[in-house]
Amino acid sequence: MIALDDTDHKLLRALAEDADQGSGALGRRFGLSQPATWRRIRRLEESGIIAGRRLDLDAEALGFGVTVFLGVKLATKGRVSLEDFERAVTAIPEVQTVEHVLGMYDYRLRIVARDLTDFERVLRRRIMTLPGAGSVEANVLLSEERRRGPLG
Amino acid sequence: MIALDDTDHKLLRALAEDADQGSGALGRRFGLSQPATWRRIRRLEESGIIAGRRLDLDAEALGFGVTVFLGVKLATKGRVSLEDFERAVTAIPEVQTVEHVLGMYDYRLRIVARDLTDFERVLRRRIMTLPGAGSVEANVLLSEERRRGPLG
DNA sequence: CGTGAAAGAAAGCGCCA
DNA sequence: TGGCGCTTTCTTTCACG
Repeated sequence: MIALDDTDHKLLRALAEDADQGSGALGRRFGLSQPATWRRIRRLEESGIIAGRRLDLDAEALGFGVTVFLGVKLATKGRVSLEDFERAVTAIPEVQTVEHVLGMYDYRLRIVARDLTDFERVLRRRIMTLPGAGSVEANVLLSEERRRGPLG
Repeated sequence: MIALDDTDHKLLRALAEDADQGSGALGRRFGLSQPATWRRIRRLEESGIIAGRRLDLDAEALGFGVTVFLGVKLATKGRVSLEDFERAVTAIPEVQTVEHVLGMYDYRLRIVARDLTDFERVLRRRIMTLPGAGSVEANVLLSEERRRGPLG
């Protein structure tokens, strides 16, 4: 693990909100020159702390008005069934994230659909037919706020 | 809503995996010139489909080895209590995302902590004391795979 | 949509306080 | 570490076919 000082945390927090900022403009806000800022960011990337940059897509603008979280409990657990389930669930295009968790459920899925009718189709034809899928519990997303982690 | 052709979807999928690619290198992969690619991306940004770019941070590399999902059921529901809860929960630094959902829970929280001991501290001193928080259910993250949505 | 070209910003170097 | 200056490369943004 690498040692981060206060300035690194400030840069991380600023970049977490908007990764489009250039190192020049970014550094100016904290009294750093462009090369110095760039060196710090590069160090954060090389150390793996910054794993990459991802698009922030607006699902609604793409026509996917419904986001549902599914908690899935497997009927039969074992290494083989875990791998089978993961392989099958990853192949469903509507599934955005697959989280293997410990607790009341075995997996938590984030799923997008055009509307609730479309979601029912996904649920009945894709999810319920998954190998090993037992009970399923759904939560429909109303609103979401993403925040920076405790990176300071 | 804007009309997207096949090429737009290809660009979105490629950018969703790695938003660091420049329009030059990106366009070459699909037989587009650099200005043409740049024009398309700009159109996607202006239409709001691309809402921005975010850092992909490695929580483990930052010393946060534990990620927990909490399903929270409010004891008293009402517009006032919802706003009180949201304001209070947003102020907790360990809380990364706050999702207002419909279903078995009222809110789903994504929380990071240094280890399970640290998580217990957050749970007891931060979460359980939230205004209106009723029952709470936790799932510890084992592994996670993020995928591109059904953007094609 | 493409090419070509020009302006600007960023990446990536060395050197010094 | 940080800052400065430099060169190379990429992106941005024209005009035009």
